Amino acid sequence: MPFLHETRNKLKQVIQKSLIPVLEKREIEPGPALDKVKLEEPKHREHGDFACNIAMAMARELKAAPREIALEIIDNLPPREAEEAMIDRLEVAGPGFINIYLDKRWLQGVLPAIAGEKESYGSNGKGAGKKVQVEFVSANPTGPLHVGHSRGAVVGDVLGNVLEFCGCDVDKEFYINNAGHQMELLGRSIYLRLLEERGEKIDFPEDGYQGEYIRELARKILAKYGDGLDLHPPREREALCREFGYQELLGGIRDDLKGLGIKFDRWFSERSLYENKMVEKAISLLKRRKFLYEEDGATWFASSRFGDEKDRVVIKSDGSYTYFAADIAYHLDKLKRGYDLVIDVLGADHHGHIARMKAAVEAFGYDRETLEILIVQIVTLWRGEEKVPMSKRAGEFVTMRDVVEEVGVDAARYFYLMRSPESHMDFDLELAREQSAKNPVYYLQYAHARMMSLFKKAEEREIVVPGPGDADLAPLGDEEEPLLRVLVRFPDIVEESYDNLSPHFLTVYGHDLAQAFHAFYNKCPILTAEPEIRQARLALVSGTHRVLRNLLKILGISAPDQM
RNA sequence: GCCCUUGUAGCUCAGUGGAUAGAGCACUGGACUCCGGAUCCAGGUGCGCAGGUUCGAUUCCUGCCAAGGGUACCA
Repeated sequence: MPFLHETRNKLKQVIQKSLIPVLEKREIEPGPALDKVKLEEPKHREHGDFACNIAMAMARELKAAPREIALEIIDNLPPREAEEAMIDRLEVAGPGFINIYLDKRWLQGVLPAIAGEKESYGSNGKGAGKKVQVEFVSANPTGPLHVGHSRGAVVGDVLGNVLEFCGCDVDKEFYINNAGHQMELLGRSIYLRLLEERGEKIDFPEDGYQGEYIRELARKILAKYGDGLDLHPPREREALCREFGYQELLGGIRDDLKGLGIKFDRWFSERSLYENKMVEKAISLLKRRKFLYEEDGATWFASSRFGDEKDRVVIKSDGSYTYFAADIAYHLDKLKRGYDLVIDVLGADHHGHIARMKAAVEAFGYDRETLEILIVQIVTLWRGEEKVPMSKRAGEFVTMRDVVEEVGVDAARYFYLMRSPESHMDFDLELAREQSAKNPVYYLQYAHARMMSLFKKAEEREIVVPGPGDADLAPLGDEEEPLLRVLVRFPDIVEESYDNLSPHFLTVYGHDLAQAFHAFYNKCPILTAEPEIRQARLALVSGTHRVLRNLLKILGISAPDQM
């Protein structure tokens, strides 16, 4: 278990032990009170390395002033344990906090800890033995991915990385919506544009796909088949256009995602659900379990029995399945594959799916908590002061590829990861382009390049660069302290991301880490310092380097040697 | 109407019960004969409104106001 946990546990025990006599004196059962002992890290450095609020939490029950209780606790401190936990001193402060100050050797201990854990420093055992599936993007293959897909894509990808880093066995999966009405519409749209290209007058449907890419696909088909298309019966021509367009667009989607640094373990086809009768089977399973009924010629799933606000149609009155029916089958398949946790990353426009999908999970007899649906809020696109309209149907949209080309993969990923998933986010294209040199991601990467440059210079001067645990750290003083404190926090940040399924804690932390390093770098000469202090500082840089690399790897952002 | 999410500095956003609420951008002034100036240091007005729970609320609960999204036998 990481350094920080160990320290916290030790301190907790010390406080608990000191609390017992206070409770006994007043004849209070210690059990529940001891459980309330928690240690936090104060925001302000002057408030110690750790702080405990137990005196305030117990004030009412003990019928005493918090500060008095705190003083009593401090008086009871067992000397040997305190020594062992490296406690330097304790103070009662503010309304009744017990502030704990540790010996500086404790803080320096983070470097050997990093040396010991290496590329797994920051990880925790929480995911060990857990199988997790993360489904994200899952766009219709009816057009290129637009900028709105990017956010969910990056969040889903990094979420998977975080889970993996913490020991989970993760499958990243893309669900291809390649069946149904939207695909028919795609085929028809392409075919009509094709006719138009050949000079025919057409009546383009209002709900058809409008983008220029549809015409391009039509031209490609013409180039490939020419008049040979007419050898097919009219009905088949649309299908042919549909399949051609589908393959092309799906290929483009794969490429675009690759361009954003995203690789899926599995591409799951909606059609396969029909081909393998999985939709039929899933629906009949619901039927056997008596969760279906017929009304108005349609078949309904009684999802309201599991908390959904209304029941949902699974088979339309024309006999065809709804999209929801296929999605039910897909999720049943996921459940059967034995995942401990199934995560869907969806856009805010799909939030209505949460209740109905969880209802399905429960109807199949699984714990509804097995499915976690993460809603990523909408991105509003701007060009300076002007809002960019986003309509896939109208064909007016900025693609994911455009964004990556304009700002670069690293910046694009970092940008999407900076905000919490539930925040409504503004994305200003002009700003993203203009600021590419000052984009916050460069701040982190520059820190990395600087470290690499230091190591290189050291080599040139025949200075041995110690690993984080390979130097005498005693020379480190107040100037190095803030950086050490940031290194200590990393495992907590990872855990926070893991627990909340929110990658953004990591980018916020990354900024803090880079900031602490840059400040240290400006304040402390390293290679030009006296050998003893030089080696200690190099060990600190080694440790910082390790943490930064671990972080960037999770984020899927490159760590350049030079910029 | 109902449901979900969000209202924090001029702007974009962190802060999921603690002490003095933070960062970036923008603005102003400083810092290297030296390891990379894509850096560092300094400068500040703010938790939408009203109640409630709590020793203690920006954080949890309720109501109101505002913004975005959803509310199909579309996907």
